[in-house]
Amino acid sequence: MEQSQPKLHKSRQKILDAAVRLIRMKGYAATSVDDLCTEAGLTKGSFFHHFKDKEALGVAAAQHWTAMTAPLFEGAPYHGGASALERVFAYIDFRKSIIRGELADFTCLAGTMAQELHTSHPAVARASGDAITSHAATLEADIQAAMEESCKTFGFSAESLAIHTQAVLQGGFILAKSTGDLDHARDAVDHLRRYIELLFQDRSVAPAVSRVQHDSPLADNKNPGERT
Amino acid sequence: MEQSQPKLHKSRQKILDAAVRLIRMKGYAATSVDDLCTEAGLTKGSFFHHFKDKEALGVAAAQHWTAMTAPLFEGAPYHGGASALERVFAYIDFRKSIIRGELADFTCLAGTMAQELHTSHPAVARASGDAITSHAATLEADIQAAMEESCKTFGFSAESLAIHTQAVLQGGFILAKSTGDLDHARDAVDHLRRYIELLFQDRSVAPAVSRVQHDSPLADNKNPGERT
DNA sequence: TTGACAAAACATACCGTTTGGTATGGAATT
DNA sequence: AATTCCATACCAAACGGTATGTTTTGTCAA
Repeated sequence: MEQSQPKLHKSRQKILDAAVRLIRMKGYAATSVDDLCTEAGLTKGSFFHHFKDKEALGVAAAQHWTAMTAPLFEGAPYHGGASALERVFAYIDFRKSIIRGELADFTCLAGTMAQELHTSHPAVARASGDAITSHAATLEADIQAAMEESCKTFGFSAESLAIHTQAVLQGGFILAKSTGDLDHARDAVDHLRRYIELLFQDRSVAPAVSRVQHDSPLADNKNPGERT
Repeated sequence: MEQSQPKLHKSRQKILDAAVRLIRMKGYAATSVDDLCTEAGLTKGSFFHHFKDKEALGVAAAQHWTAMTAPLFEGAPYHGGASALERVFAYIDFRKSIIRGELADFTCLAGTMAQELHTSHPAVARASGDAITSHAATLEADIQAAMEESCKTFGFSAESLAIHTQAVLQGGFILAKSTGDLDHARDAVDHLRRYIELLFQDRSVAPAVSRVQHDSPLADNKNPGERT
């Protein structure tokens, strides 16, 4: 019942993939079990064989979400930064670079489900929260290291800033969804980047002169070739 | 076009109030028309007398949301700031101060509906986007004034920063909903405040090179380089 | 042969919507 | 002023569709 991952049968996997796609696009309630089965090329009999009910699918989808995004970010080409701070910026630039195309292709399943289901299906919301938190945790080490490297004192923890990056992304997604303008999400990421630049800027030494240039991968914004 | 606002019948108002309360709490799909009628003390007949269908209620609820939040913020005690920047900070502090109690009491109806309905009910999402945008616009004047008072150059517009405040708030709400921890929303506001503090006290954002003499507006798109 | 899985039809409940009807109040008519 | 008329506001009940979840039967592989 709880140990869902030991065997990842193909059908179950297909249902989960369908769930990620459709729920990201239409939301949880608007995605019917029939929709999922059609998308997965299966029938309801098999759906309810693999999942006790729709809520269980929601929980499993949140877990599947972390399972499928973790490799995406681990394999992303932003871990090559020399300093920890550069890796943090590379993460942010990467997050910005993938904001394009369809909303469902870059928005966050966990944020979507948490918002919609936090009252009606707390279990799904909790699983979604875990997904967000665990993803933020992958950033925390670099942020922590960057804070130590900078020899400054900060009024917040590395965890807090890591989580904040996710908050800004989630907020950007909502703006993009509500206006249809992807630039709103990109702007949010830009502000986030600027915030972190300012946080780590050494005010005693010459400000902004040398470092703005060397660590600005944004220069490639003209042709976003950062992601395959 | 819309004869909705001239007469605000008591029943219609009660349905809208019920909608704001219930949708903020449970989401749009999880709030049935029956729920709304029970909450408002009416029957479905009367509901569909006032609203063509449930989607029309969603649109009206978004508009009602702006109508009921505008006075809240206009009447809030944060407009007394001497400088424009102080008024911006007062707004942020106010936003943080109301994060308490039940989630449904401080989260944003517009963000909730936009996220859930951007695909299935675009009209509702658009109305929600308008609500967010128009609220952000009430900040824009103060931000604009603060930017001018500061005699600095910024790599973004006042509008962009105003909208960003809403993005951070929306993101904070999602984190609070997904974890159940209101402090996550408060932390997001803290980071936002710190960002604005840094923006207005550090002289680092502008490239500081030689774009001082010819202040052609075209030049300002050079340094941030965002906005693909 | 057994047991995991798939397909299809089925059962039930609920949801949005419609229909038909009632009460009220003001305008129009007398 | 009294009566008729009608639009508005509201209510009660039922309808049609659809969603979730079940059951039944079939299949394939170990």
